[in-house]
Amino acid sequence: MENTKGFLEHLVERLRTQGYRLTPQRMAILSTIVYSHIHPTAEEIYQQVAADFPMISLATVYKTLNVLKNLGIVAELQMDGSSHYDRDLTPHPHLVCVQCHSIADLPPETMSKMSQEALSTTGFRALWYDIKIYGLCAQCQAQGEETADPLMAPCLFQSQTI
Amino acid sequence: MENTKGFLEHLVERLRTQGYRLTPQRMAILSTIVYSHIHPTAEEIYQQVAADFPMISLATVYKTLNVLKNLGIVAELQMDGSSHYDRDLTPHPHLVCVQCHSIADLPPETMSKMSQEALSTTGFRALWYDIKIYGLCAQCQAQGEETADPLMAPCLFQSQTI
DNA sequence: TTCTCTCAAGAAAATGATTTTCCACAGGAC
DNA sequence: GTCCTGTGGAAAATCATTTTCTTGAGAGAA
Repeated sequence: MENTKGFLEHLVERLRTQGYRLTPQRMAILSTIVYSHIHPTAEEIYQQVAADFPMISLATVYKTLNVLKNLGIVAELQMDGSSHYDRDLTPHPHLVCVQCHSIADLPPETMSKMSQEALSTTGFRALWYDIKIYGLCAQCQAQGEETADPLMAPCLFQSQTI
Repeated sequence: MENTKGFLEHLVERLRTQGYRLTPQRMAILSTIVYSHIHPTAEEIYQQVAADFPMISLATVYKTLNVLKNLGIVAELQMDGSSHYDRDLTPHPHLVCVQCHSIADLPPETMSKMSQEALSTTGFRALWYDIKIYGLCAQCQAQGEETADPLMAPCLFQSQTI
């Protein structure tokens, strides 16, 4: 990541200029997201922040995440039933490993060609997108595929390699 | 749609050969999905089926949808918090209108070029995908955009045209 | 036909992620 | 210091979905 420190300070400044108070809890939540590379869930953020603030409530995490989301400071990424949070607001595709559940990013340019070509005939005006590509990451392929997550079995059932 | 009648019979046959009983409720749920063009939710399917079976329970709808999903007869499509059901199992992108909430399909070919190019360098082995493009459908653009759904505002806030 | 045996439907309770409510408190404005 | 609004935390509420439990219906065996 680029200069994460400066980036964090910039986000903090945005919070303040929008009239929000800068509490220790909010700082902790924001920096957890900014320094994380795993697109954490609310629960994961809560666990991490609770290491420093044992009294923090999950409700506070959710409230703060909604503030950050509505200010356009973090992006929400919905994955089968629960939300993950992404510090990167630029729309970009995600690669989701069905075995280790890792979520990787793909560069945003990947999408632009397709969207222009594909949408030109539909009359649809695209504003943003949500792309998830499910499969096996390089590591999990290397380890062999015999142990695919049974939770993902229903999804795999209906899939063919694309 | 092609010959929907024959298609429905084919699905019914698959249910039977897998050892599932063919109850009136299941027939009604399956045909609701097959004849629908709106990618209905469980609740919408329930409402529709309840017109013929006033005693049906929402739990029955959910149980049946899980059976159909696990047999690979219908596909589940997750949209901000709730599931929609699609009779078309071939992975294909969806166009979601942020104003009228309609969900349209894009042909599957749209994706293939991109996936090959984009993934070739990552080592990721794609199995299937989930693509949603959010924006305004042709009708809503024609009606003017002043009345964008306030519920979608948080999303719009962080978007730029892609 | 009658007796099982299993599957399915329906009602109600349970679940899990998220949101709301309510109250006490803390920081800034006056 | 006093007021005022924003905030954190606990607990209750919500919403979609799943599970549990009980009853009944259908298929097959005797």
